[in-house]
Amino acid sequence: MPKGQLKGICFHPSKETKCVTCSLSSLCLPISLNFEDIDQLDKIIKRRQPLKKGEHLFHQGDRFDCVYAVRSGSIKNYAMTNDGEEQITNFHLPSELVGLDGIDCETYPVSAKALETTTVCEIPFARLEELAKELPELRSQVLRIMSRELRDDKQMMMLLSKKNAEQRVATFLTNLSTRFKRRGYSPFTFRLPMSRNEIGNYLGLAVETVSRVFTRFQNSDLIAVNGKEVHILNMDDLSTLAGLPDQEQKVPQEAKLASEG
Amino acid sequence: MPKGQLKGICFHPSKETKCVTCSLSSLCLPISLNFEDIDQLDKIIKRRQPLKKGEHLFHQGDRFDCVYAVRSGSIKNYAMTNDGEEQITNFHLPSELVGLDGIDCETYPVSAKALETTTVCEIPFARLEELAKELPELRSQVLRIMSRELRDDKQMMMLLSKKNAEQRVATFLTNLSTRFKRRGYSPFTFRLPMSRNEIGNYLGLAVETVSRVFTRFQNSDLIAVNGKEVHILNMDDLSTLAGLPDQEQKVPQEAKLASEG
DNA sequence: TGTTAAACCTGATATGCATCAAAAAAACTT
DNA sequence: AAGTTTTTTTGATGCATATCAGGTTTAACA
Repeated sequence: MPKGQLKGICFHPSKETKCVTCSLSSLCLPISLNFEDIDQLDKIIKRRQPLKKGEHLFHQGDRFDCVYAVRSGSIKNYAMTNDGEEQITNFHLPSELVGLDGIDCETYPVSAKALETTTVCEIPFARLEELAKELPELRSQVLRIMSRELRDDKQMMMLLSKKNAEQRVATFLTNLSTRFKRRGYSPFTFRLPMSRNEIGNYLGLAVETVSRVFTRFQNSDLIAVNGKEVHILNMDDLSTLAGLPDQEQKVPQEAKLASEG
Repeated sequence: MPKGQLKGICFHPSKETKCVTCSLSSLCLPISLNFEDIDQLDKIIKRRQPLKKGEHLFHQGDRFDCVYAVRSGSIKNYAMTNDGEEQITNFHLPSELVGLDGIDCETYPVSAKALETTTVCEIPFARLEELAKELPELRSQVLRIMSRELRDDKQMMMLLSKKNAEQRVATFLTNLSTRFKRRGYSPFTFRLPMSRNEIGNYLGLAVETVSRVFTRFQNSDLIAVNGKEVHILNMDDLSTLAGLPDQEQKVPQEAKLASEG
């Protein structure tokens, strides 16, 4: 058993977590790797001290050298527009990779900031590429993850160019719900890690509009909101509003693995 | 010389083009590959019959098996929204790769259609992955291309969520201009391969709005338009309107190669 | 624990762009 | 070349959402 290979670092509980024992491994980079391969991946990963709310993982313009997997908490990506305004480009939940859009850059094209207390796994990109030489499965997993992000981005573009305020917020909520569910949390009851302001910024809406839509959804018994606590009361109608067909398609790599295994 | 290896297919002139002799190779997949490696890549690539305007390269839902490099002409990617409306997610010019967002799917998530007579290089993805085992440079080039597309998508998201109609059209025009320039065409005079309708669809605007902005730009001597022919008369002001800093950053892989070579 | 700041909500007003309508121009068709 | 369709342009109107302004609640922090 791989855990037997650990030597004398058990007095640092936060440091001893390994990919093999991580509950997120089936969603994260190690998908479809065997035990030995995961172990190799493990060796290049550093577990960093938790980030406190508001702390940066990296700043736009910092030298690119690592990608990060969120272990707990959440991260927002944002850039500064020419007129000094913040523009949020992504929210990242546990198991998701941060920093992939900097791969062909000298520097990170966006900043990454913790929305709450957050722990991440740091993956030096040069070493990941090294390791990918040996591990074809790791290689395709990186491609798959990036491809998925490309598809998510196109979905976001559709949201921004075709959907109205209610559809945007509904899409946002059902999307979060799906992601929480896949991570083992309730899809019906969760806490928003971001402010209304950040939701609006991300969805291309004014804060006031987000707030109003929340109220309207609450009045029509789609959801119950208390601050950042959200209960989804009528998932069907919310999904319909969001435009389900675009929303959450089958997760291909998981489906594939299941049918092939 | 690689060309000597050809056997009896010289009576199909369009088939004999190879990556080594292709003028686009410095922008396309072969970047940073040496001659022998390019030759290997070449062997897995099929040159297809030209597509006529309106013909499909693939349809949303078709089995994913190839990515394509545009050789001449142009391609649009589009998906159908839940209410049956078309949503254009991308335009592709020569040297650009089409289909990367299907890598982790069984099927293509969007359709690809020729905007004009268009030739493409067909790259079976399974064979590309095979070859990538041997060629680290090819591997990182695929990653770089995908990473760049991720960044472009984030830019598009910013455009859609923060820019007004004039800024969107200005961004669109300067972006096209830059891409034409890099391909050896004039950055100031070019022919739009897409209709006003398609521009509007892509930019999240009504056709009428696109038309009006074109007229306004013409009245303020930023551009001169005649149907699909565009002349950029005042690139500085147009770029300023577009929000230059976001617009076109340095091209990292080219800069890197130059400084390392 | 009290004080201050930040986040959130609600209403009133303004506006940029969509929509509707229709003419003009361009692009196909035969 | 004449007729037909499609694309583009222009004008008039309406609406969804931004913006402005105020009050309220929640969180931060000393």
